[in-house]
Amino acid sequence: MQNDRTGESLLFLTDEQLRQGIEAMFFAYRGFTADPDRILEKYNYGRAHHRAMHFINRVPGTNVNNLLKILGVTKQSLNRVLRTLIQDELVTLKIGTKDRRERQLYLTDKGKSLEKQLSTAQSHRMREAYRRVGPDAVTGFKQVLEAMMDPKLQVTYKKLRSS
Amino acid sequence: MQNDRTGESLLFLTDEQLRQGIEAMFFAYRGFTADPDRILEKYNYGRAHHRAMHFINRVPGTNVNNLLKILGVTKQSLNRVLRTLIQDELVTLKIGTKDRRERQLYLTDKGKSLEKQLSTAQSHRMREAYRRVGPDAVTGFKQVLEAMMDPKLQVTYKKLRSS
DNA sequence: TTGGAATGTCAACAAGACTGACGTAAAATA
DNA sequence: TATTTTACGTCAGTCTTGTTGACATTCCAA
Repeated sequence: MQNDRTGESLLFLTDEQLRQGIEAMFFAYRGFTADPDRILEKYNYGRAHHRAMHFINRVPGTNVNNLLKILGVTKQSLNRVLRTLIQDELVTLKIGTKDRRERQLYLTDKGKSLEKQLSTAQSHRMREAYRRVGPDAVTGFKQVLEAMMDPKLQVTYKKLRSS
Repeated sequence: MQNDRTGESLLFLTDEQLRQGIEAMFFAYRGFTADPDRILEKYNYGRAHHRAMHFINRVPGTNVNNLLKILGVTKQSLNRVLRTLIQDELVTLKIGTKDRRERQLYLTDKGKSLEKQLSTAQSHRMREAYRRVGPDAVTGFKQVLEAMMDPKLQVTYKKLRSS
């Protein structure tokens, strides 16, 4: 309601600005997932499979517990996805060397190939967006996203960056 | 692989930069929905209810078809959500005056109250993120998100901005 | 007056999340 | 060494939210 123009620092924090940000996130996330979704459909996989493959590719040899923390789902939910990925030979397990209870997860060549296909499609849209808006906007984009994460996930995100 | 440093404009478009953006979107979206989700749970509603209420509040009197275009779901899916919202007296229908087949959707006072609660929670996190990173980053954030949308949704998004 | 558009509704189904319970193997610890 | 804890898998059941397909109603417009 009130448009408080007492200071520059408050000027952009109107309800309208916040609402726009909310709607931008909603519409952009649809675009963000649209391209991989189309590919996944052809193979009868879903977003859950994509996410698992993405992070197994990102952290090869990760154990199940670590992947669960990253994905934020239950082990039953992840297990269903992993089972099909292992059956279809996109993912392989290796018994942990130090701790033999652990399963280390890896993408097979077949898995790497599909993951590449998916990430290429997803990156393509992001690359185009980045190119159109320029480097400074991209910096801002990442800063806001990082600030919006739950603290624990922010730590996870940063760990992935530096690995 | 190749780190092409021939021009400033290409410097930031590495695979690593793109991957970071993808992961940032993934983790940030979790934060984005976390707070409203907690509130919705108490009322036994889901994200679908939130989205419907958000846009009915945003475009009071919208008809179902328009809402379907914004939300990008089937009428059957939306109908299920609308039915419960109407039963629970959070949303009311009004027969269209010009075209009596159309149902115009409005939030009741009760609906407005819950919507306010949800948007306050969601805005709070966004406000904090905005505050931490500053206005320039916010501008970049919105620019990238807008550039990532499907063209049709970009139009929808812009229409909402100017309404 | 008839075709098509807008809407609602029923049924069936699937993905993907959840909880709870239970089992097994291995590691850690008392 | 015996017990407890951890890591993982699995079975069963439930919920939300999405899907298709079929069909009825209402009613605008040609």
